[in-house]
Amino acid sequence: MPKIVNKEKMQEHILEACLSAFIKHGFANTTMSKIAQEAGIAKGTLYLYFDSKEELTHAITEVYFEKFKERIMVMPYFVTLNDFLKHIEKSLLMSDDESTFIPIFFEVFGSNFRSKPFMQKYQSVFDEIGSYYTHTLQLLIDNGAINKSINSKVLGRVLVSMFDGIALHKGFFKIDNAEHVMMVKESVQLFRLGLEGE
Amino acid sequence: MPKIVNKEKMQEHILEACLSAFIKHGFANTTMSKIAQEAGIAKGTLYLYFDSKEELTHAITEVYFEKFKERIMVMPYFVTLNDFLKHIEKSLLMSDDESTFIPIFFEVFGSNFRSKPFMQKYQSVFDEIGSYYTHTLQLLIDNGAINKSINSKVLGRVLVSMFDGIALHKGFFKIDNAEHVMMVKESVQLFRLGLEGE
Amino acid sequence: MPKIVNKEKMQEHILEACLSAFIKHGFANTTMSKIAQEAGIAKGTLYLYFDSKEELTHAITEVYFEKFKERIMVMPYFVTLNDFLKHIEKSLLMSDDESTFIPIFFEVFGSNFRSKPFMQKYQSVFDEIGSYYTHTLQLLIDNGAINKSINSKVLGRVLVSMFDGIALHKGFFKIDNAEHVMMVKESVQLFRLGLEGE
Amino acid sequence: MPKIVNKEKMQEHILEACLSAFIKHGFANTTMSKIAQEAGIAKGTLYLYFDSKEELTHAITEVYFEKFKERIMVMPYFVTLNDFLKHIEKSLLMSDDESTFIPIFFEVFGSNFRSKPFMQKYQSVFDEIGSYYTHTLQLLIDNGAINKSINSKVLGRVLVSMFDGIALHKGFFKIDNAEHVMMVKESVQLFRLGLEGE
DNA sequence: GATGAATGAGAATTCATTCAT
DNA sequence: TATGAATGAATTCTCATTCAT
Repeated sequence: MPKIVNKEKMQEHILEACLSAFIKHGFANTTMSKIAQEAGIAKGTLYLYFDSKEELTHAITEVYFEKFKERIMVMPYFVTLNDFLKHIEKSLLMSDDESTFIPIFFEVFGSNFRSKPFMQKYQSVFDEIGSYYTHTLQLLIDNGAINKSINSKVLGRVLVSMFDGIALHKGFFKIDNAEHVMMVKESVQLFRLGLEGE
Repeated sequence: MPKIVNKEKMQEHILEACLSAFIKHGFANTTMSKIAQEAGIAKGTLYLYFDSKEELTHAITEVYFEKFKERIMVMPYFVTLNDFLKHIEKSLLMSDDESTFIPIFFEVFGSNFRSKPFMQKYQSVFDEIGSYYTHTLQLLIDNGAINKSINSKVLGRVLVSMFDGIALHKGFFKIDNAEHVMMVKESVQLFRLGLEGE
Repeated sequence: MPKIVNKEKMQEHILEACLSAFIKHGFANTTMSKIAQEAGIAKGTLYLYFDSKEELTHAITEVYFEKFKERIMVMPYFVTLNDFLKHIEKSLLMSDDESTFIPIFFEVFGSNFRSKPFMQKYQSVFDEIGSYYTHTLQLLIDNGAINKSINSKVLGRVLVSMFDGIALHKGFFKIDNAEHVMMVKESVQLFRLGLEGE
Repeated sequence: MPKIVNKEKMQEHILEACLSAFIKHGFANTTMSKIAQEAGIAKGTLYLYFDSKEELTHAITEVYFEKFKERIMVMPYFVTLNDFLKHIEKSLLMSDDESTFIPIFFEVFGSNFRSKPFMQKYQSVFDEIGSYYTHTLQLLIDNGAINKSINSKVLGRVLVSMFDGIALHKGFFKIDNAEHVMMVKESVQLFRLGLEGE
């Protein structure tokens, strides 16, 4: 029962507990009671820091995506194909642990997919990442590292989707690490050839 | 003589209604009452055709994936890269209507991801499709259409994941058709170069 | 699916099926469907022969008690203590099979005990048996076989209650036959001494 | 600081309300809603104190039998026949009020008679009481107060059954107090003679 | 008469949220 | 500020009864 007076600290603490609870029980099976228990506080206290379960859910998703963006959108932009591909490889090589979150977030996503503001918000996250890839691709085109016929704007968004698909299948189907590593390497090789191509 | 009812027809009718209800309200917000209402029958009647909400959900997922498999795993195997890529393009070019289902199925998936039998079943669907791609890739390698250094076994499974990612983003983020078409074309072009590569 | 045209025959057939169903599943777990199934007829057909589940229940209880009365109230009245006690012994020595019914009937009784007509009816059954015992006791008093100080009217009703208690415990607690036989013999011996007494 | 609640007090309060509801509506017709209403609390509150209807039912039965045992198995053991018979008489002379419970408990019993643990538990209650009577009878035999030919072990269990039968009929058939008193006195007289006998 | 599909009221149970302490 | 007991709307599922065929 931590006596964290600082409101933000307490919110963070709750969000961590909430995530743990989601991972333990799944989103649909996680009640406010379980979250409170996990956080070592009373149910009522939860409501002092988050107005509703929905708000809590949104907050947790936000944290997740913030970290996600930080991880992907590293700066400065990569200027060689090799560095870019290495970055992609690293991004995709999530541990079993990290991939545990994935089904959770899809459960949360599924439950909220009719909420316009929610979806728009996360659409924008992926759009931003898409733009990041687009920018990098364009740099690589400009410096002659990759195929000039590439439509960087479109392909940037495509890459996000594809990578998400790979991460998704790892998380959902608990693809073991050995296979996942091979899949990532094969993807990267495909991209290398596809980008260099011609 | 009792009312003559075609049990299969009724089950299909209910499954359609169920799908409509899921689309209207989302999976988590769809109650058995709403499904019954959508089907124009009484709540109790639902239970004459499906033993539980779970069974109904599994049935609907099964139908979905059956159609999905039929659509993807067309026979005989493609023997030119062009034909294969055309098939992929066609598979990915789902209408707005078709893509509506996607978030639903991810919500269902998310809710069931702790259920081993459920996940194993659908893992196997994707594995089958992966094998289908693998077989096709191997044929293309064997007849010299594509790069010999490709690991067809691994890449087959990779392709499923990537395509799923693209479909997923279309469905979740309601990417409009014009953009989606461009994304698909760009993906196919990337694959073409990547596969032919070197 | 017996084609019994005779209404009474059909009712009997249904009552037997109903009893079997009660024994198989217990009263509270026996639905009209199960009864119909057990009888090899359709649910709707049941309602052609009995207006409601309640009526069916009452009918079955009635049959049970009719047999019960027949078994207890044998004529002519016993005129020696020995014969009377032998009769009591025989009445109490129910088989395991017969005693299976007992918890069922108590479940039915419990469920109907607020229904005045129901209870009055079965009160009268026990009262009749009480009177039968009373009459026998009075005969035995009159011919000097038993203690003159006995109040035959009261004791007759007491005996019914006591015997019912013994039967009840056998049925509910599945007292095995060996012990039950000893219990019955001991009861009879107690009665013999109590009745002869002084 | 949360509302201060004495959990045991509340459980007792609920059990009382539950009993009242059972008496008002019968066991099968008593819903959790009705119990809550009777207790003056919300349906959900019930579940804070008892996990399920089954648990509540078991608890209420347990309380009943605990009181029952306390009432019957008084210590020290009686050492004269007179005292023992007086105790039996007192045990049997239940008020109309007390006997109201009886049909309820038989309804509960009937509904649970397929549940092995339930029946075993309550069988053991009656067995304990049987042993108590057995012990008393043996003391009386040993000090020459009653007939040496009595099998105290068997008769002890018989007495429980018989007394239960008398109580049962009083409760089920609402035998009025005047008659019940006469029945009890006549039973006691029968036992006196039967036990002293010869 | 016979059928059994359809009905819908009603049951037990859960859980986000409130609020007295 | 913190608590957790209380709430009651909402959910899934059952089953006696009805009625079109």
